[in-house]
Amino acid sequence: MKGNSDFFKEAYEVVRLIPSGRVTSYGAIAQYLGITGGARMVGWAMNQAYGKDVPAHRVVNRNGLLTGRHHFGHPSTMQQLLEAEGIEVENNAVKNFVALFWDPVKELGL
DNA sequence: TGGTTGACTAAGT
DNA sequence: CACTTAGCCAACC
Repeated sequence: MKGNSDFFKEAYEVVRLIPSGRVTSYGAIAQYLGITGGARMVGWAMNQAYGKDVPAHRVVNRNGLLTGRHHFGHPSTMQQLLEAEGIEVENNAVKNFVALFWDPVKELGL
């Protein structure tokens, strides 16, 4: 069996499930998928998610920083998308990140 | 086939 | 506080 990279597909599904006005981290998604420490793979998945129905702008790093903003066509696109959903962003970081954090493991249940 | 890279994270220097 | 090392694993050249 080739074992298709279901990881990518599941990552997209999880990101789609992120409620508007909420954010999550690469590590949280990785952990939900069962690859704790493989947060980089989530980032790679998001790279492929660009242009799809995946709100990758709701995924930030563990520090709440918009590390992937340069992959949205323009460095400010990600911030604008977040602000459009009611998320306050300053200095390339999500304000009140802890409160807005949406953990799939906790919300969806593991 | 194998080394490098990467939208990460944590810990060490 | 800035940089390095180390772990993680798939994609790329």
